[in-house]
Amino acid sequence: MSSSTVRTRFAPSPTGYLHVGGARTALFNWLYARHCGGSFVLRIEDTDKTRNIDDGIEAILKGMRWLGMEWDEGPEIGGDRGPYFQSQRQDLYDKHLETLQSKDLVYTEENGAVRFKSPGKPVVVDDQVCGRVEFTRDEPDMTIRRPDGSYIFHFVNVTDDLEMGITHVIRGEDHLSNTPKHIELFEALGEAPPTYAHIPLILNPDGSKMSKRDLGASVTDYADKAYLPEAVVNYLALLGWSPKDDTELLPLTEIIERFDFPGINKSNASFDLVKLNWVNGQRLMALDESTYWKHASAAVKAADMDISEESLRKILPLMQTKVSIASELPEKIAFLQGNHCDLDSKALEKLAKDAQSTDKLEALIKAFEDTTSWEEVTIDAAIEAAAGSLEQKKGKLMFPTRVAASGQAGGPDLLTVLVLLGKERVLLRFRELLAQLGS
RNA sequence: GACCCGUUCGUCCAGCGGUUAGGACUCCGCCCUUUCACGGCGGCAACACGGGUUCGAAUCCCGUACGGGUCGCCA
Repeated sequence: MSSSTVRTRFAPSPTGYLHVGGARTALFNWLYARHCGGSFVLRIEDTDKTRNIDDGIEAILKGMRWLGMEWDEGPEIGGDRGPYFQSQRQDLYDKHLETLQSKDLVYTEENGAVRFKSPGKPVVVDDQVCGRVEFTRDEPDMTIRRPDGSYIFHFVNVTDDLEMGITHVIRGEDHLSNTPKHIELFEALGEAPPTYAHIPLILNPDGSKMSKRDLGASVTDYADKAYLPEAVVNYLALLGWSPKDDTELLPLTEIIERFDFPGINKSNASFDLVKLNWVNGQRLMALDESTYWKHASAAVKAADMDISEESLRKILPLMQTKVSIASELPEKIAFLQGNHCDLDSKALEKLAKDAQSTDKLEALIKAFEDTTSWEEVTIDAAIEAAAGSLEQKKGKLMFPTRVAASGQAGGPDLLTVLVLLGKERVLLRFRELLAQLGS
């Protein structure tokens, strides 16, 4: 069994932050390894020193860990097929180059660059996603080593996959056309190539290829914006893979259990932030009380707000079904701070359209002034009384009350809000709104 | 330009010869709710085009168009 154990890898180059395309590729490799009970290897392809950035490696490791994709072998973990940085594997590359030299399969140019002699025969790629694809080989011989002695991607990639015992190469479809080269190299080295699976690419909403600089491209951004990693993973898994029934919200264990090549489709997909937000909202709602509190309070603390712990304990739980990302929280509960609150322009507009708005606000003010205590029941009774004095249904007063108290058209339970605000602040805000409507 | 891959609602997926072409997001309506959400119900909306094959094609074949990719001493 050990000889057939699945080994997959993710091999990013540290040229920027981990982006969603790379994360999705990593995820598919990780999922497949976990699905099969195999190993997932992380290898850093840092052969091009000019393109590496200082904290590129750190950003990748951090992003991977945030998403929950722990690697079995690789940086900071080790393993017996290391080192896991290409910059430290020069000896291995030299060794394999010697193999090719001994077989007379390479030649050196005047400037010292080394090229591989392509057999020139058609190569068939039997891809797990794309099916059988045949390529004729009439391209120029590929360079595998630069004049300065450093090696080129195709060669190191193949050498490493071979040395690391990678059994399944799952990568972006942009590599499909490179695969014949890789297969030629494997064969030249006397080894059988791994199984390939080329997965569709992730595109921008406008159909262009998503790259590092595009909106929503950096995994770090999602971490910073307090997305739930499991939601991002869930969404990413669904981009190009389907469990085939109509399930969309899947726990990670189920994704692992059901993930397999037949479920991967062939066409590119555009990244839809709105749907990611929905997935996040669904998972946020599904969180148990204490886990939700952890995320919600962290998001609020990060915003450095002037709201008491006691108030947060009351208001935050009410917000669980009202935001899709925890980072939306600070803005939504900002009205609890200070005496005044900003008025949402649309809410104000809607209020201004109702000719009775001022009457309603005046009646409410009077009813609130008459209250002897400020609790949910008494406030509720006051609103009821105001409604009665206007011969209106209580429901008709809720919107004006909400806008006056919070400045917003929607939000958490109104009575809770009014209690938290306190009678003084509520009356102050009602009078302010009344004055504004009058002008 | 050559070669390769792809093409089902605006978007993500289902469909793998016979379906009123299904689900999800978004948007709109209704219900629930004292309000706001959640939830429920309903609606709008798609098989790129042209030829075949077949009794029958979204499904198979061939072309065209469009999109993407590769052809680096980038990875």
